[in-house]
Formats: sequence, structure tokens, C-alpha cells
Amino acid sequence: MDGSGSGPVRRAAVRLSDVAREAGVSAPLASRVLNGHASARAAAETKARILEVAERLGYVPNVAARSLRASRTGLIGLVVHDLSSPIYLELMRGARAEAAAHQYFLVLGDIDELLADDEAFNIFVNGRRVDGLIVQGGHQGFDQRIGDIARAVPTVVVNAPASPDETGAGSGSVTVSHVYPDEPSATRLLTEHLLDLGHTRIGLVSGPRDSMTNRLREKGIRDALEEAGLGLRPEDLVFGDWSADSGRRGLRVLAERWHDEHAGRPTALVAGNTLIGIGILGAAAEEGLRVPQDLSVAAVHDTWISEHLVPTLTTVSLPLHEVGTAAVRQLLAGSGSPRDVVLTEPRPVLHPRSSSARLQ
Amino acid sequence: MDGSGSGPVRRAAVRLSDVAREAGVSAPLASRVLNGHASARAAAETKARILEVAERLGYVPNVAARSLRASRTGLIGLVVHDLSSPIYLELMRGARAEAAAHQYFLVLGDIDELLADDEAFNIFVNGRRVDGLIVQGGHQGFDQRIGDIARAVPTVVVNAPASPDETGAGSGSVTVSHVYPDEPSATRLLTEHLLDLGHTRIGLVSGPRDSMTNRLREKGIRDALEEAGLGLRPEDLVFGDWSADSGRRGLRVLAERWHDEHAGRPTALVAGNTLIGIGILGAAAEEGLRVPQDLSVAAVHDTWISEHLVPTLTTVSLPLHEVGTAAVRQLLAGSGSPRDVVLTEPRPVLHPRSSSARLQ
DNA sequence: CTGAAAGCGCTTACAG
DNA sequence: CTGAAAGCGCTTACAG
Repeated sequence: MDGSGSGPVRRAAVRLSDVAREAGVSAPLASRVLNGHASARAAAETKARILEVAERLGYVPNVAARSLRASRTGLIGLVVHDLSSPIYLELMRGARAEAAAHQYFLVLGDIDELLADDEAFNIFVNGRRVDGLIVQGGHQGFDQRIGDIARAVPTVVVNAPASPDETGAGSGSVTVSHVYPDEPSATRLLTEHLLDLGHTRIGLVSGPRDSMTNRLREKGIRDALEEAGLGLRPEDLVFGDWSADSGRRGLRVLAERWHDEHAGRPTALVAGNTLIGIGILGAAAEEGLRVPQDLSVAAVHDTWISEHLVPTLTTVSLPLHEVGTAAVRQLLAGSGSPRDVVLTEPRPVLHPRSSSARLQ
Repeated sequence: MDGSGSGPVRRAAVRLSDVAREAGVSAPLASRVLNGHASARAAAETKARILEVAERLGYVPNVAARSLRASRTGLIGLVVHDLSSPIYLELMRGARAEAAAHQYFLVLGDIDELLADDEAFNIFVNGRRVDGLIVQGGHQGFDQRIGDIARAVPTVVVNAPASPDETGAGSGSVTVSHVYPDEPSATRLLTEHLLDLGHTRIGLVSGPRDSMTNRLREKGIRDALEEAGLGLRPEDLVFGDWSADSGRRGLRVLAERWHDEHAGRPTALVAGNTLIGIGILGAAAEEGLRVPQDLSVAAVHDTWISEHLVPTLTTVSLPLHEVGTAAVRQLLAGSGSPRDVVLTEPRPVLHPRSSSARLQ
């Protein structure tokens, strides 16, 4: 990476002072004009010349110098739990768009990588590499460190409300903003869809028991069932994590209960998220359960994969794009007013597909 | 993001000069010791004291200052085509590990985002935000800009050999290193697996026609078929892109041919990658084709999703972790020696699953 | 082996 | 409205 040898010849960097000299002005003035500062209004012609020269010379500011002087990196970090999950793409896009609108750039991180590598954690969180951090909440082990993180860099938690775990050990009462969608409405929509199809016994293959996000999702299901004069039976509920493997294990646990008890079984399952839904579909096939004939399945989060599964997966989509947007906005608004932002608009949307069908 | 108000109170940054003063040495010495420079050997006790103070004060270097002085950001950018694809996680992990071993940090980018947003492109590529770039090759539209990118920042292309498109408009003969796995061996392995199962007519739902990666994959199939005294019939080959949608369309195109021609059909298909394989499975179900009874399917790239599909998907895994590692190594080796690195070790591994079965 | 000096390229008070 | 000066926090020649 030395730039020597027979490789591509790299241009020498054009500096602000080069632009200034070429335009016949001082560096500070060039800086002000290029950054669109309120002054320099009467410069009219000069202004145009500076812009033209910068363009012609291909001037790009040195971010290190700018960061050092302005104590601002221009970067916002988005740290998600599982980069390979199809779920967070929309959130990322929303965050990126809003960040770009404010001249910020979004960089991505992986929570597991960050937790596994102390040095990476230190560099990313304490190294002032980013001006702010958006972290995905709702994951044990990480929630406990949010207090630590927030003390180092402005932080907004997305997709989860505040958790009791969050005040890190000995951290006092650090509070952080949380931005998340209307989770209960989403699972309520799924449940009402299944009720409409005639299902009266509906189970839940859930995410982590302690996850606040999970609790909200569970609440939506319970509320919908209750209003229909029904309930969520304890034996129809299984906890796990947010992965496809967990969904698979969840269905197996339930199926075993069904063999044992001879006490009937749910005809429909809600999956805590799409990955869990994928796991359920796979395990159901192995158990000889036909979806949707023997078992309807509906999952939280709509992703590209939903319509490529066999059968295609009924889902509810949450406004993740807007969560991303709102998270960046909250971050830029400053940490002076930590608060919970529940995005009730746009409302969750049901996407009925082949995995859910009318009860025979 | 102003740090004021009732939010978490952020520590003031500890500077190198703070550490130096507290340890009773000069800043340069503290710098040398903390960066592990060859000198300062006889300092023994002083050295220990500096490290202790840095630790105690929680010193983290200001990366902006360091970057400005050292003309080095400590960042390597990894730019992939589709962040939501499960395929590139291993490559990313490999790259990250190798980067970390050399005190570099990996940041992720999305090719589409970069192409869509000129400003983002400019900042990331021309803004000296990264010391080097690893970009995923094999995508039309982007290959043509690799020359432009490489002139701004040291670049290594992964997962594709050099393409004729790559010398950007008017760029002269810019050459860039390429690091990619032994693609023909991978598809040969898939093909031989299908041949072993008794299939004699094998089709291919392929990636982009112009992609060099795709050509290598096609070659592996053709070679294996030829050695078995068979061939790839033109009517059993369909091109597309690398997405699940494309796999779905590909199968539909083939199925239409099968209806029309009454000239028989392949009993097995190779999918250009896992996403295409997912699309094939979905479309086959819609077409009433049972996998594997009516049609065997096998795909390039093994991912977490392969064993969660219905049926589980036969795949071949490529050493993507090592590709990531080698790409970083090549990047750090300097641009003086652009070259093609074909990773033949470890060899591709076949993962036989339910989507491929013996011909009835 | 260690320190005093210089400077990376910007932007921000401070003068005019 | 514009320029000369200062300085962000480091690291790298340069002296000693």
C-alpha cells in the first residue's frame, strides 16, 4: 500500500491552500465559501471562482485535518447484531439517507465482533472514530454495556425500549434515547390475521425471554387473543433467541409436547421474527407437518426472502426505514433530551402469503 | 449530539500530553512507547510507568490527529454488492481478522449505495477516509469504475479475476490486484456430485453473462460434463444476475422451454450462487416440480440459510474466509505488484443436502 | 535513548 | 467581508 512500483499512479492530494492560491484568496476564505458559510455573500464572483477552481482541481477535504480541527468525524456508526440478517437493510437505508442529508456518513459494525474484540470495541467506541452511535437493542450482554458506550459517545438505541439491564454496572443513572416501532400493533395484526382465518389456538415461537422487544411483541399477541375471548396457553409458548436455528429448535420443542400430551395443538404459530419463521418452516417439513395445511405460520418483519421461501411466508412489516431516519435525527438533536420515540406511523402492514391459510 | 443537558456526562478526552505529564516524560517518548517502537528498550521502568498511566487514565489516541500526522487512517473499506446477502459474511470475517492483526479496522460499504450517491462515492473513495479498499468484483457498471477508484486509493478486487471492462474510460493501463477462489473446481465438484447421482442432463441457472466469475463457474461445469462424455446444452443454460429473483425467473424461462419443446429436460440444475438456488427452489414449487424427486438443485456458496431451506440446499463452499485474509494481505503488501491471486487452498467442499438426489 | 521543534491540513476566533 | 494567526493532538525527523 505504498503507492510505488508498477501499480496505478495516484494523484497527489489537492489541498485547500492549493485551491486558495489558484483562486487568489486566502485559505480561510476558501474554507468558508466551500463550506457554504453564511458570510462571503458579497463575494459573488470570487465565490464562483473558488468553487470553479476546487472543482477543476478535484479538491476533496482531508477528513483527518477537518476532524482534528472541528472535533467532528462526520461519521455515524450503526451497530447491528447480525449483519447477515436480511432484517436491518431498510433501517440502514433510512439511517444512511438521513445521515447524508446532514453531511454525515454511515459506517456499519457488528455487535458480536465488537464484543469479541476488546480492542475493536475500544477503538470504535472510545477512539472518537464516530460522532455518534446507533446500536440495535434487545440483546442480552450488550444492553448491559450501553451505559458504558453512551458515556463515551452519543448513542441512540434502535428497535428496543429501555431495558432494566441498561444502566451498566456502577454507571449511575445514564439514560439514552430509544427509537422503536409500534411492536404490539405488528404482532396484533399477525394475530388478528390468523384469527380471521379461523384459528383459535395460536402459539408463539419467541425471541429471548428477557428482551423488551420480545415482551412488546408478546403483548400484541396476548391483547389480540384476549379481545377474541382467547388466550396464549403457556404450553404454546417457547422462548429462544432471534435466529433460524432457534426457530427450528422451538418448533421441535413444541412438536414434542404435541406428541406427549395428546391434548391437541395450536393450528397456527406466530414467529418472533423472520429468521425464526424460516427455522419453523424448515423444522415443520422435517416433522412432516405441512404448512399451511397442518400449521399456519406468520412472522414479524418483511424481507426479500419472505417471498422466496417454500411456502412463501406471511409477515408484517414494520417501518424500519423510518426508525433509521428517526434514530439519526434523535442522535443529531443532541443527548440533552434522552427519550423514548415510538414510531406509530407508518403503521405496520400485513403481507399475507402462502404460509397462512384458513383453518380446514 | 452536543453533550449538554441531562444526558450522559461524557468524560473529557485524555490526551497523550496528559499521559506524558503524569508519567514524567515527554510526549514523543510516550508516543514511542505506546506504539511499541523498537527504541525505548532500556527504559524498562519508565516504559512500564507510561503504560500504567495510559491504562489508568484510559488513554485512547485521537485518530484524527494520528491520521493527519501519519497520513494513515487505519481503516480498510470493504465494499460488497449486496450487504443483505448471506454470502459475504465469511469473507468479511477473514478480512477483519487479518486487518486487525495489522492494526487496521474494517468498515463496510455497499456498492449500490456508493454508485447511487456521487457524494458518498467521492467522500469514501477520494476523501482519504480509508487507506485501502477491497471491492467485490464481477458486477457490471462497477467494474468500469475500478480504474478510477484504484487511482484514488489502493484497491484489491475480490471474488473475480480482472475483467476487460476494468480499465476505466481513458484511464490508461491501470492494473489492480485480484484475489479469488478456485471457481472452476467448485462448480466441477457440484457437477461431479450430480453426475455421481446418475444425472446425465444438467442445466445451469447462471449469473451475469459478462461476469468473469460466472465464466469460471461455467467452465467448471463444462469441463466436468465433457470428461463424462456429456455437454451443457444451450437450451439448458440461462443467464441473469446474482439474485433470488433472477433464479426464480431463470427457472421459469427453463420451465417454459420444457413445456414448449417436449424434448425432455435436465434432471438437475446448478445454481450460479445460493441466492439463485433459493429462487429456483421457490419457482420449482410454484411450477409443481418436486425437489429433488423431479429436479435436483445444487448451488455455489454455502451459507447459514442452506440448511434452513425446504428442501435443504446442496452447496459447495469456497474458502471465502481465506479470500478475505489474502485480500487484506495483498492490499498491505503494496500496490507495487498488482497480480492475480487464485486461492486453490483450502479446496472447495461439497455439502450434499436434500435438494440433490439419485436419479429415479 | 530521550526531548524540543516542526508540521500534517484544516477551521475558528480575532483583527482589520 | 476578508486575511493573519493560532491551534486541534498527534508523530517524525532532527539534535543532543
